[in-house]
Amino acid sequence: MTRQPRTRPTLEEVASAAGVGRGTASRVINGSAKVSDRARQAVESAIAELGYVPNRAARTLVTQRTDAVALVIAESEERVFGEPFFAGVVRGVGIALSEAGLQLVLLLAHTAQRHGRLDDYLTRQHVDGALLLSLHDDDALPERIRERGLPVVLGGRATEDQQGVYVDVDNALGARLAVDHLVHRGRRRIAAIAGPADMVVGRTRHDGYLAGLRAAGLESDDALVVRGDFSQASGESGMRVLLSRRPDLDAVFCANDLMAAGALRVLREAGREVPRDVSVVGFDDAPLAQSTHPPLTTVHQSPEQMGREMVALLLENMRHPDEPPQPRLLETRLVVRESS
Amino acid sequence: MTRQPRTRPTLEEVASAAGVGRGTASRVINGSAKVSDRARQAVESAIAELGYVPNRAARTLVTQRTDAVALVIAESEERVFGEPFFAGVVRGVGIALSEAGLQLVLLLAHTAQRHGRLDDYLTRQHVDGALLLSLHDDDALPERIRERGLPVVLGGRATEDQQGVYVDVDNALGARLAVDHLVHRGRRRIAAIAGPADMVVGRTRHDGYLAGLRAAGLESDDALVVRGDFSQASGESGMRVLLSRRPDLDAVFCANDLMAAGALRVLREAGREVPRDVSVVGFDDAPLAQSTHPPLTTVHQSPEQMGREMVALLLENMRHPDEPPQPRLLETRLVVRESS
DNA sequence: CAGAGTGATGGGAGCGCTCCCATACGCTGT
DNA sequence: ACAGCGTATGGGAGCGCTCCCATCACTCTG
Repeated sequence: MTRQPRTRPTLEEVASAAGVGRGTASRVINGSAKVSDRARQAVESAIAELGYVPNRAARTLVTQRTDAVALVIAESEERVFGEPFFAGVVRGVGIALSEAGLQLVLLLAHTAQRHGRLDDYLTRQHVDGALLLSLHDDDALPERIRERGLPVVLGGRATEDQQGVYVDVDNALGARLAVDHLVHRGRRRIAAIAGPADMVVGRTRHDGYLAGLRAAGLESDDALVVRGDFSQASGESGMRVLLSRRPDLDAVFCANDLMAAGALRVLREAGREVPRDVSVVGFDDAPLAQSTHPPLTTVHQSPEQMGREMVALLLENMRHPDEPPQPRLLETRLVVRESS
Repeated sequence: MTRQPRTRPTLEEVASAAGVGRGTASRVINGSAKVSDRARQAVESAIAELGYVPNRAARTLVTQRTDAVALVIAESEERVFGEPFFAGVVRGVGIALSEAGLQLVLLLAHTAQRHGRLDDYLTRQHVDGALLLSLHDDDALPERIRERGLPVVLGGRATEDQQGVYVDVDNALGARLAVDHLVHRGRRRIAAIAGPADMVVGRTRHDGYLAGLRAAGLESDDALVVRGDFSQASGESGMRVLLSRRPDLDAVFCANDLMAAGALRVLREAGREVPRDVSVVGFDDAPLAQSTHPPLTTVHQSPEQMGREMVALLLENMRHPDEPPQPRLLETRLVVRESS
């Protein structure tokens, strides 16, 4: 191990050490073009010997590429770091990018002020593309970024009629699976603790629930539906409301696992046995679904896969900027545990 | 708003639009040196008009600075995203860096493979400095990075006799505060659910506990001490062990809030009333400390402040590479709620 | 009024790389 | 043996910026 010299070797030095020209050395490093075996080997051993590492700034300056991609999560640190979903996506994105030799830059931007900086950052030719996660209905960010000519892929649609490139979970179908399962279990009075009406996930999962009822020939009943905000507390209070309105309910579909956990707790307190008296199904297959009492039947989605797919679409879009790739809807599947 | 031209304006263009030379324009942008008011204003309005943004790659190429700093968290995505502590640090770091005009690059590196990439990344002149968080005892990463001449600041010491620049919470003193408080409340048989013995936080908090007992003239008793792994489950099982060994205990100091939450739960199940029969104190002042039953008395630390301090030390170290700044120990304070 | 200083200014040099063109080299075919 | 072609090769140009030096226009002093 030679001590690193204070100044890193340059391409020029590598080339002369290998007895070739700068051009040839560059060709070897970039793998491309025709280079004789002799030259290639000479350059490669010179690189190894000198411990040469290309200067990224110099390369970026001429190629106009940065080999970095931003993952923007439009939430506060608290939410991002509290939600296992994000962990999965980040991991998926991280893995896929590193396979492609790209660098991940993670940006959290919730406040408006940060949003400004963000715009700036994304424009300043720091990244070759952007992945956006958890946008809110009214967010014009993707539009602005796209205008500046930067490829963008969204994770989760911001609106139903989303244009642009996105990856989303097939929430409607997932919810449908859950309801079908409950019907199959012989349940007839299937309640729902839905998500917020101003979020697409909330709406599409609810649509799936309604579709499931319809398919089974069951009537939907407003008394059987409450809305929560995806928090455990809202699941608890929602469940209490449902029990008071319709004590005869025999199943509950919850738009996420956290609310389902709350529902389970209230049901237990109310003396209803799960699943004997009431079946409960959640959505997400979050880690906590395995540690509820009883373990929760839930619709599985894979945030990690979402991350990977987002990267795949982004890469495609970066390669062919003119023909943006088709959006992807990810499959879900039902994981049956003991709550149904 | 003029439509962005396909190619961004260069300094040269700004200069000629302002009727000055390239050098003067550069001086204005970098705020430095003597520039006449007339020139400054001309350049500034040209910048505004053309929507000029400096090309970072070009600047980096010549200055050898990147204006970016890496925050390396040596944990899996799951742990990072499950621990509110990290959220706080990330926020603190983010705020402090953005105030300094530096870019934050967040790197998660737990696997060895990723570690290799990381080395590579940090060496490749991508960042001007590195902040390392949550290192494990045997990690040689800081050493390797420092060797390559990159300023490094650690968050939390990896070993007691840590050399180098670090910011840490004064865990020993914090634990001491907790025990003093319990003593003050008249408690005499003060148990401890300690953290893992192979982590510095675990050890130093335990040292503080022992020091507190000593100061109060109480004997330490191994039967009053169990070790957990900072998880809620380990707090529960630890509490059960303690109750079986020493049913007469009248207080428990837990090395973090999560274990304290577990202890509270077990105590309730065992019919002990908190704080009448047993006082409980945690450590961290995590959000959950406010929602336990009863709300948890705990030692407050500020991850956000830790993040800020880390940045401050790094900046100092970057400015004066020869005289590394003194490590910082952050204060803690006791937050008294209803569990004691 | 000349000489010395002071401060703003313009622009050359060069950071390390990729791109590309001109060149040299090695073949083949006649 | 030589034209003709294809292919590996060397190196100039230039990416956009900062650094620095020479220059110029003034002002101040003796």
